[in-house]
This record gives sequence, C-alpha cells and structure tokens, in this order.
Amino acid sequence: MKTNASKRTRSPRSARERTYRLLRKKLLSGSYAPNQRLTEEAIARELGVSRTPVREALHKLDLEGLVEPAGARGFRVPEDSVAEMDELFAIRAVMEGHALACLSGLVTDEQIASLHQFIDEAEKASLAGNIKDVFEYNTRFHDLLYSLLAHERPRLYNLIEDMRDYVVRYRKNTLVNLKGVQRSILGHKKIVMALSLGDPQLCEHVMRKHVSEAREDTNPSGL
Amino acid sequence: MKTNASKRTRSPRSARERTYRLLRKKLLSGSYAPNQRLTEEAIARELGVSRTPVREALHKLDLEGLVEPAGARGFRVPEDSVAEMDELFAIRAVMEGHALACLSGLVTDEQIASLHQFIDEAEKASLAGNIKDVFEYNTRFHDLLYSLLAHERPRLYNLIEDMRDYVVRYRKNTLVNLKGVQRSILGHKKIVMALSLGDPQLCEHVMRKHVSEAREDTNPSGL
DNA sequence: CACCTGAAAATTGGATACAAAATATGAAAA
DNA sequence: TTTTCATATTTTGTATCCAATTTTCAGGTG
Repeated sequence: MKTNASKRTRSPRSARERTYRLLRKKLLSGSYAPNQRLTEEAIARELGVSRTPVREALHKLDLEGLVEPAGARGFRVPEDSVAEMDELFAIRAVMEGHALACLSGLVTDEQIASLHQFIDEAEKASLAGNIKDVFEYNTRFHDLLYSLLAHERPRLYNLIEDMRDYVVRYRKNTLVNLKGVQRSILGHKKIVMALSLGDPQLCEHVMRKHVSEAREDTNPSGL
Repeated sequence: MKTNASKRTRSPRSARERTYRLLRKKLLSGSYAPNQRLTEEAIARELGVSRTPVREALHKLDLEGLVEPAGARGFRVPEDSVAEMDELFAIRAVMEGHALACLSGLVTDEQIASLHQFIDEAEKASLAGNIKDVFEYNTRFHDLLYSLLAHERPRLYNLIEDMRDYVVRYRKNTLVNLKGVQRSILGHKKIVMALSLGDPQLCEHVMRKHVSEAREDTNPSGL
C-alpha cells in the first residue's frame, strides 16, 4: 500500500521541526561554543532551506533559553553558568520530588517488580564494570517510572523533561566515576522502597535527595 | 532629542510582540470561546499586519498551551480542563514553596516592612469592602516578593510566572468572595512571618498552603 | 590620542507569492 | 441510505523580496 518505507517519528515532514530538533540537539550536546554566533542565513544555507523555518526554530530555542538574541549580530550561544546549573538542579529536585509523591499510590505491583529488576541489572552491570549497561538500565528505570507520570500529570511531565534536557548541557561525563554510579543505584533502591510503601512525603524526600546527589556527581563543563 | 513622545513599555515596536500580547490577553481573559478557530489570515487582517508576525505569535502561544494546532483548520482554543487546572496549581504550590524557601535569608528588613505595609493596606481595603484596592495591594505584595526572586533565581522566576499565567485562564472571578480575600490576607501574614524567621522549611510550607488555598477559592470557569 | 559622527555593511523583521497539506464537499456506487 | 473516492477549498508551510535596525568602521575633530 504505502510507497513510503516507513512513517517513523524520525525526520519530521516540516523543515521547521527538522531545523529545530537538529539545532537543539547540537546546542544540548555542546557542539557550539559559548558566545558563538548563529545567523539565520548561515544555518539556512547549511541545511539547504530558506530563512523562514530557521527563524522560527531559533525563536523557539530562544524561548527555551538555549540561544539568545544578539541584535544585528544574529543569535548567540549563552555561556555556561554554574549558578544556572545549580538553579536548574534545584528546580529538578523539587519538581521530581513532587512527581514521585504524585506517583506513590498509582504504581502497580508489576511496575514495582520491573523497577526492581532494572535496578538488579544495573547493579550487576556496575559490579562488572560495564558502565554502558548501567546507563541503559538506569534509562529504562527512568522511562518506566515517568511513563506513568506522562499519563497522570502531562504538564508536570513536560516540565520535568525540559529541565532534564537543559541540564544535559552541563553534564559532560557524569556517572563515569564509580562512586556516583553506586550512589545512584542506591538512590533508585530508596525510590522503589518509598513507592512500595505508598508514602508521598517519603517519596518526595528520597527523590529530592536523589537529584541533589546527581548534582554533586556532575562536573560542570566550565569547571 | 527624541522626536517620539515616549518610549514606554506599552506598544512594543515589533508587530510580533504586539500581536502576541494582544492575543494572549484575549485568551487569558476568556474573550475567545473554547474550540473557537483562530486562523492566521483572519487575525492578520483584523490587526492590519501580515501573516508572518501573527504566525510567530500563535506558535509562541502554542508552546504555552494557550492555543493548539488544528491541522488545516488553523489553531483552536483548548477546552478548559479541571484536571489540568488542579495539576497547574499543584505545580505552582511546589515551585512557589521552593521559591519562598530560597528567599528566606535573602530579604532585608526594609523589604519585610514594605510587605507588612502592603498587607495592612490590603486589610484596610478588605474591611472597607474595596476589592479593587485589595487586588492592587496584593499585586504589589507579590511584585515586591518576586522581584528579588527574579534576580536570584531567574529560571525559577520565569517558570513561576509562566505557571501563574496559565492558571489565570481558569480564574474568572477569584477573590470576589470575602472569605477567600480574608484567607489570602492571612496567608500573606504567615508568609512574612516565615520570612522574617528565616526558616526555609516553614517558608516552603506556608507558601504551599497559600497556593493550595488559592486553588480552593478558584472557581473553574467550566464548573 | 580619545572621542564623536556618519555612512556602509550585516542581520533580523515584515510582507507577499507560491507550494504543500489537510479538510470539506459532492457525486457515484454499493 | 451509506460509503467511498475524487476534487475543490481552506489553511498552514516555505521561499524570497524589501524595510528597519543594529553594528562596524573609517574619518574627522577636540
């Protein structure tokens, strides 16, 4: 039927969305140097589209704080700021704490079991020194936990995901040190414990602590 | 020197900003019915500008959740949702609680005195049945409190302001009932009390309570 | 040498024309 | 009558042109 091979979420039809996602990815992964100039014209030429979609993408990124307008010099990549990183982590701690409190009482026993399993796998990988797999299972842990949130509290979910994205910019090599890995796994254990107890206040507390610890184990790129 | 009469913040130079603010104001004040269609062309004609600035304004409003894209039928005014209102208020409570905790220890004695004064004025106005003035002094109270936050925690400040805006849509006649007014003033007293004690945890608690009470005193427009 | 001043260059802001996509319409067939 | 399909219409998406604005920089002036 369909002549197109597939209609994946990859490669969105609109040039605006493509441009936005590409620029965002580059900005979050640190492909652009701080204070680097970005002009509509240059990006448009590079991507083979007109200025219009590039413009709209840049405006969207401006709203997210990923670029800043610089008058007739185009847009500028904002400098890293430890103060901002701390602020973002603090907001994350508060919001994710609230999220886990909301989740307590909503998770099923099956989900608790799955979470336990991901932790076990991550711990095995950690002991084997396989950081890649630790990261993989931590991601699954997170995804499962927050898939429920996405349904129950869509606005909160979006805010949290945005915060996580913004913070990514500041973590160049998080979790590479063993101590941070172990502490993270322990944090996950506490999270599942609080969830299975169904105690909102405890949930909020352990999640805040977990995010705060993630901050401590994060090296700002600048220093 | 300047030939222009004044360069007030009113009537921003760019058509995009003008359009954005006007549409936003109308959306937040309920001038548009839920599910009403908004097309770039119609708005552009109405405001006497081209589609370009209108479209950028609509995209910005989409990001804020004030309109939603509706394929080739333009944009649509989203229906009110009590669930979403509750979610937004809950997020506000958590974030503003965190904000006040951050502020504890940063406010000066002069600022505490000013806050006290605004409360007194609001209380007088309340007893006189002058709701308009109550609203005025409550606004000043808020502005003073958060001007400090804007400097110390710019990202948190922006998030909170955004949340407040989203929520405005759902309050058609908040604070018109005397009980809500009195409870709000009492809440402000507790806030200043917690601030002057410099106790972050107490600050967080009283602010959460204050926002929760605001939720209780808010009538969703739909019901 | 520092400091204005003004013109030129670079860049975004806005308008318009056209292309692409989605939706609505209506006729034909089951 | 209902469904389906082709087509017309509506509306957004993109490209391009011109205008407004900001920056840059050279040249003059104290």
